[in-house]
Amino acid sequence: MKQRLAVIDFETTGITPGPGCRATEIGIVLLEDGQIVDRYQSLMNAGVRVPAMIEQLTGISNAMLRSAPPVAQVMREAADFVGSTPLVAHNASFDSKFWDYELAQLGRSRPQAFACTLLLSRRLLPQAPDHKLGTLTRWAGLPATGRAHRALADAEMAANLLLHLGVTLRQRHGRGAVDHGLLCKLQKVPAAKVAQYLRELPA
DNA sequence: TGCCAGGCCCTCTTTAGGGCCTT
Repeated sequence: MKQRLAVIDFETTGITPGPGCRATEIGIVLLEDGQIVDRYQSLMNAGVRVPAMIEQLTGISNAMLRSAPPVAQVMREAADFVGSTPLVAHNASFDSKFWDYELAQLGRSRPQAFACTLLLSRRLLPQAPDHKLGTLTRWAGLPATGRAHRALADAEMAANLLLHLGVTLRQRHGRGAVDHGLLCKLQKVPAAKVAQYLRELPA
């Protein structure tokens, strides 16, 4: 059976989802057995203004969103694209809040768990200078994927980081990497106890 | 008007505080 994972990234108008703070763009990368096999990306218009600071950060302007498809249409397509495929994001506590909020506007809910490349990289790459997605990408020598802080480029960066974490797991601990269940368990293990946890995993 | 997150992790900790990370 093929191991599929959906790596997602949102651009938004702020930090906490709500009536005045919505998603503006989503990028999704589908991985199958360690290869990118499909992508989804769209801007979305939720009828909220993009603050100047966010426009500067992402390059996503109010003018771009005026001509973007409605948020409900985009989120329906995104949710259908992902289906029940296990999810991954960098700092998943952020993207999962927006994923859940936007799905709730459609009367839908999320059936699957999120794995988090931020939590995993803190455990498996503690020697990195920091654990920002861009820093980890440069530090690990991973490919440039486009403009940072655009959804598909960031989702591809996170996907490449996930694959790198898999290589790290195999090299250092003799464990296969992209088993979503293992990743979800590993990201909850206290950082100081990760080595012990991996040693004690059944072969 | 003024306010503005929250989970994780470390340590000069646990009766707490502050930095990290996402936009």
